[in-house]
Amino acid sequence: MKLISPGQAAANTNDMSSEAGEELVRIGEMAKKYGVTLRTLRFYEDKGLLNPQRDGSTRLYTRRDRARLKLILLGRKVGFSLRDVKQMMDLYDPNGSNTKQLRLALDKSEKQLARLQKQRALIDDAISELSASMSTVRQMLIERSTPQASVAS
Amino acid sequence: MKLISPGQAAANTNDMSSEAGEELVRIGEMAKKYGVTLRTLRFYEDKGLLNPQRDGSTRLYTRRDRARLKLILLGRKVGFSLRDVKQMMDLYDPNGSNTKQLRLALDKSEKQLARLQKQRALIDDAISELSASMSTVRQMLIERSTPQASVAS
DNA sequence: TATAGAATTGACGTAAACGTAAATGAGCGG
DNA sequence: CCGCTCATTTACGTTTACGTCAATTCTATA
Repeated sequence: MKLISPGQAAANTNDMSSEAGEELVRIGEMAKKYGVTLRTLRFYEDKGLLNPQRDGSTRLYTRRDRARLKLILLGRKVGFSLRDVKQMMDLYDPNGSNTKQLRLALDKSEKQLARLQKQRALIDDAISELSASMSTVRQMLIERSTPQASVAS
Repeated sequence: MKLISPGQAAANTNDMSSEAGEELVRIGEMAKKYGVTLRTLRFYEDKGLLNPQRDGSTRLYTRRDRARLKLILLGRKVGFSLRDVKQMMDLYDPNGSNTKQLRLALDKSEKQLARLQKQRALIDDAISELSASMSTVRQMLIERSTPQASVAS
């Protein structure tokens, strides 16, 4: 039942390329390659974002899976939820023009961009307020002669 | 033992300002005044951030509680956790110089400021990447809509 | 073949800040 | 005295992205 016959398996941890052009990778390598944990990969699978083949119960990731993982990580980096990423990836059709997928991605991207800009504005705001109150606190520490000071809003 | 005598309490829902100088406020007014929900106020109390008086089971908020709530909301705005806010407020001593409180606040503020700046950098990064991939997607959409031949326009 | 090291599934935990539901009570107008 | 509304308490649910065991099987190598 195994794709790799016991006698053929020569290398120890790195059993690279039983057949030419396949490049099947197990979960440990996959994790190291992309800087995620095993748990994360299983989690993504559980959420329907990845679909590695199985050799028995062992997950084997193809380059398709690697491409998907790259997309997932990019999506996460720019702040998409896994749900969004899945929704966009589920629209992928290797035999079509993928216009719908691209449109959806663009639409979500525009909204996400807006969110990010809003967030940045909030953070800038917070930085200002925090800096201001820090100045106040510093002042209060300097003027320890006058006890009571009120907090302005 | 009630601060507001039963005879004084006239209006049903809106019992505004019965006596001068006291300004005891119930949870509903408090919530409206500061734009939070009833649940939030009870939650803060549960976490030890607020300690309103009780008239029976009814919460009555003094201006001290209002000052504390203002601080909480400011803290949240600049990104402190409720735990941090509590820790800082718990150090408040009306009869002391509060040097320790101020030092702690300043310390936490510096760290929070660093976090905020790091966050802003991440967001800027995300915005760049997102913008880039949006350009790519737009290009792909253009190429799909123009059948093969034409290139520049 | 024994055994160490991978990998598997499943269940439970975490953080933050509440939301929501259920059951109960208390006061007031009519 | 009935119902209405507001309030309270308690407990469980939500969201997101995993972390952390635990028990167990699988695999590879000496």
